[in-house]
Amino acid sequence: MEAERPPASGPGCGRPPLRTAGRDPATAPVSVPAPPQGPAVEFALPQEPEPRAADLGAPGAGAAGPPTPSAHIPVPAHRTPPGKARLDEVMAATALTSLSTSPLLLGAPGVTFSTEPCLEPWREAPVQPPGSGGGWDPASDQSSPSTPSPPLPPEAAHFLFGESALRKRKSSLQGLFQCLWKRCGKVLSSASGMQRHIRLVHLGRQAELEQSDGEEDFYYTELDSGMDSLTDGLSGLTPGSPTASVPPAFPHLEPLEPLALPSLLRLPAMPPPPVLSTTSPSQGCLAPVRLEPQPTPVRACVPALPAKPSANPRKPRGDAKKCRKVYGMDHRDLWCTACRWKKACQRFLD
DNA sequence: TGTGCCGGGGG
DNA sequence: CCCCCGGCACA
Repeated sequence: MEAERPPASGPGCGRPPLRTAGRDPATAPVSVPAPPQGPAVEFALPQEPEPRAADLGAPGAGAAGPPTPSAHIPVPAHRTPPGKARLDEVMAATALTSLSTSPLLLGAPGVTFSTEPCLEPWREAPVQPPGSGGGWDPASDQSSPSTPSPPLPPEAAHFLFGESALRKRKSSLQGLFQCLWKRCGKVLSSASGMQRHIRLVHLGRQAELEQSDGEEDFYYTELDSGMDSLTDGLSGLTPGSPTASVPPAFPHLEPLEPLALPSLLRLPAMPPPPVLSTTSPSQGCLAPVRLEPQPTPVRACVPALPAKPSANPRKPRGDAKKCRKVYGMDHRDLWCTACRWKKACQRFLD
């Protein structure tokens, strides 16, 4: 700790990193230390929707964000770009396979954080000698050496998608399956039948009858076992509908889609605090695990956000550690801007 | 008493 | 806009 703030050949300006005048925005977060460190702090959290634009603009532009290569399928209406979903699932499947094979295979960087405190790898960083300039951890996460990890981190959320999708497929031995496509709602008794239905009718495929990439999974749900998750969410919104027949949910599918996005975006926001390791190492782990967002579009219909009508306008107060707690008063320059301005923290949102 | 952050003010 | 802070509701 005391190694922090190396000789810093730079200007021997005020030693306390506290509010570094804040005049030059370029170096504001950098404070005095090494140059690579500064940006690392902010960059370490790519998921964090720094510009609120991402927060609000996402729903609209989000879909158009990634230029889907083979985009031509009628799916675009949904928030999961076909191409991406496919890719992610493949990756997820791969990861899962390796996981199920050896749950202790923490070595895998990409998957690491989905198990255990996961912070281990992060905190390693401080080991870096002062020579490298960085005294503090923030820089570490970016340069984490032993991580040949593929571009996964942010995609973490999609992992779960793949997982639940797989799960579903597995358990899809009994019960009914309902198509979640906008105005379809078709119910079949076999998963394979449903997949075929979706593939043919909605996805417009046919040639690849055998190799189902699993994308169909996103568009149908199992009524029997999947019901719990369905009603679970629906109950929150539709207290009136007793049978809670799924169909009524479809019409809303479209209008609500955008709402679903934000809630999804928030997921990746949880694991971001890699730096957090410094303080509470035994927390981060639950984030990735308990997310388990249902891949089914229906889930999206139950953002539970609009459900809250009144109550006090004031937020119940997040229990997540905010910048202040994490970095401490004397690292104010490491706080997210919002925190510095005494606004709602946008780095560790809850 | 410490913390998160709304509402408002100055530049 | 950006930056800051008084003050309140929580914990």
